[in-house]
Amino acid sequence: MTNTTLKLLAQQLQLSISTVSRALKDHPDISAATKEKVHALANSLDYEPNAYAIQLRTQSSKIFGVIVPAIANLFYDSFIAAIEEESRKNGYALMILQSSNNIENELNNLKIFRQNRVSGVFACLSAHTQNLEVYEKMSDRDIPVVFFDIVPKESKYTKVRMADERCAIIAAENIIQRGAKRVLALFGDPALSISQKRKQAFQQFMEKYAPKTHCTYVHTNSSAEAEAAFDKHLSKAQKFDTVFAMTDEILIGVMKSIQAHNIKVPTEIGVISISNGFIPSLYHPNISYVETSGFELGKLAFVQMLANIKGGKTLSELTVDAKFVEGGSM
Amino acid sequence: MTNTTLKLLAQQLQLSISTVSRALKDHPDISAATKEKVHALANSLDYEPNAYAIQLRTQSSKIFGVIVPAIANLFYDSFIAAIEEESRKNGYALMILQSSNNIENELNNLKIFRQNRVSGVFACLSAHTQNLEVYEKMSDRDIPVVFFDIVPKESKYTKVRMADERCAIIAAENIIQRGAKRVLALFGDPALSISQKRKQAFQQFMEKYAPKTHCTYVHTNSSAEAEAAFDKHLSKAQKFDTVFAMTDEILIGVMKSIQAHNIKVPTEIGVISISNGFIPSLYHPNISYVETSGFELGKLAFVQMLANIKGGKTLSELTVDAKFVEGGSM
DNA sequence: TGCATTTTTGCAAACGTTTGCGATAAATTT
DNA sequence: AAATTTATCGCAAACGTTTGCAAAAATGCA
Repeated sequence: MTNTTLKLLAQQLQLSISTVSRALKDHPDISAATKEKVHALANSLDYEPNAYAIQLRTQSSKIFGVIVPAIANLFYDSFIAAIEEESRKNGYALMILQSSNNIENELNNLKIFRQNRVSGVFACLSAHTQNLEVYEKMSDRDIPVVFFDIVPKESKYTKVRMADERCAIIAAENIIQRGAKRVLALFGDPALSISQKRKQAFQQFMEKYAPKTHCTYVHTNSSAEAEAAFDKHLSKAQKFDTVFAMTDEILIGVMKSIQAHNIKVPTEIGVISISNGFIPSLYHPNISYVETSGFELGKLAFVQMLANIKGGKTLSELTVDAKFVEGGSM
Repeated sequence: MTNTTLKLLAQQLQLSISTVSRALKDHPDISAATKEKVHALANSLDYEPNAYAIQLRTQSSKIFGVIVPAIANLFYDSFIAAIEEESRKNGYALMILQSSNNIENELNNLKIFRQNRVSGVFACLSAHTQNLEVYEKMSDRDIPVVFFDIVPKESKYTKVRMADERCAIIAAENIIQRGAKRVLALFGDPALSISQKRKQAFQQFMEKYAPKTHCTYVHTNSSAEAEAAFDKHLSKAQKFDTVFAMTDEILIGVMKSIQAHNIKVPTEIGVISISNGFIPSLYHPNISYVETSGFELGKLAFVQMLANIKGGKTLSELTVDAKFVEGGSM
């Protein structure tokens, strides 16, 4: 079955294509009577404008590109959910591609975005991306890029991210308030700036406001590593009374060990993490955490994107604030 | 900066647009020398074909649409990850929209897909969609639809789903093998066919092969409900020795109660669920589960889609088989 | 050298829109 | 009644490709 086009409508109505086109979008030049007729036929024939023809003509696509390391991820999927929601409200659709933390994929994805002339892209750098040339290329094409979560350092880019330092500090505050004497603080891949920032902020804060508290810092790259690290420290003579997990992944490892050894939370050990809240809610008692909402970040990113499109360039780094969510683990 | 087009290349090379076009795609009509020159200039000028012009001309878009109830979901995100991966390999990109289980959204999303002339759509029905007219409209437009997970009943549609009955039966088998005497079986929303199928298959199997085993069947609509239901049954005189959770959501509720009451798994109670494996791996011991992989389902769906596009119509219902994954909870 | 082939290239239409501008008809003014 | 304005509408070009067909150039062969 052939799609109905403006031409078809025009023929059937004995009108010109331009008149039909204008009638359909309520152009003042067209009489009410004609509009009526056009709309009627368009409806009955199920006319639907060809987005490609429109984009070709207008040079604007109403599609945003999104690059994430992985869709199957508790943080990114809520981020995506947020911008999807906002996009739909604003008449945009989303094209989502995952980099799998692979630079080659990242390049390919950007290429697809360029070829589809997306109106903008939301990008989360893959873990070890150093060369930002490709993103420059987007700018050359006047395609705005809003970086999120894992963002470049240069200030010339538009970026939104979690308030990483704040998160770590809020966690530290609560740890101090608990009166912790010995804490085990677990962080992620030391190569990632997010790990560095959180660790540094945490450590500085602790040293300044609770110099007597004994802190041990460990970097781990996976749940399993975190579990092993926690296990190892468990067997030592000096027990920890508090554990801090920088990410969900780490928390998961820690909790497995805690369950395995049937350690009581919060009496035998206090637990606090940084999370969007889903994982902490799986345990009993719920784990107390500092909230970093992918959803909120998505909303913010979208605002930035729109500003970028409407008002030309808005270079800035926005962060979404964090708040402490009380579980029962402290 | 203006995008480089075929026309631009043609002008600079003193060639016709058609020659440039053909040269770029290695058409045998073009001499090697010309191809060389064209490619060289195209590279240096960073030529990238305009996908919209191509689609307009060729009437094929290289984009698939995907509708899921929610992206932020452990099952769907792995499904999406799978088709994204396959799509990229095959030169397709994905346009992902979420219905939020809202029929109006579902309609709007399909409209966007039609307007963008997607090459096909992967659709998961929103929970209470009854009217499939919209999907008929896609077929009228020769846009193949592959339904997944929550699929229509009619046999005329192409669909892939989990082997729901098999899943339930495998779970039942293992419960019997464990020598369970009293089991609490928790299922989801009774209005969903997936709940019905699993419950029915489970019940039939139990009654046939373990008539003496006492089974209690409960339907719950959320984690919290599942937790409450489990709590309630805990307080009764007759204790259960095995609990079966139909979904991750339910398992989460059950496990919270189990942790809260410090019940030992598997000695005091056996736990088994249907899942893609992520949630079961969060606990110690790992929960034994029947695997329903969104990833596998995605792969299968993609194969179906490709067959549909290439070879015309392939009406059929394919299911991805389930297998038991041993944790330590039985 | 002349003719038939083969190789290489260009012309032009088409895909479905949008939009500036001009044309026509109707309404208003003088 | 003529002149001017206003309300409607159509023409045609443009967006960047692809592709059937014709044209031109190069080659082969007798």
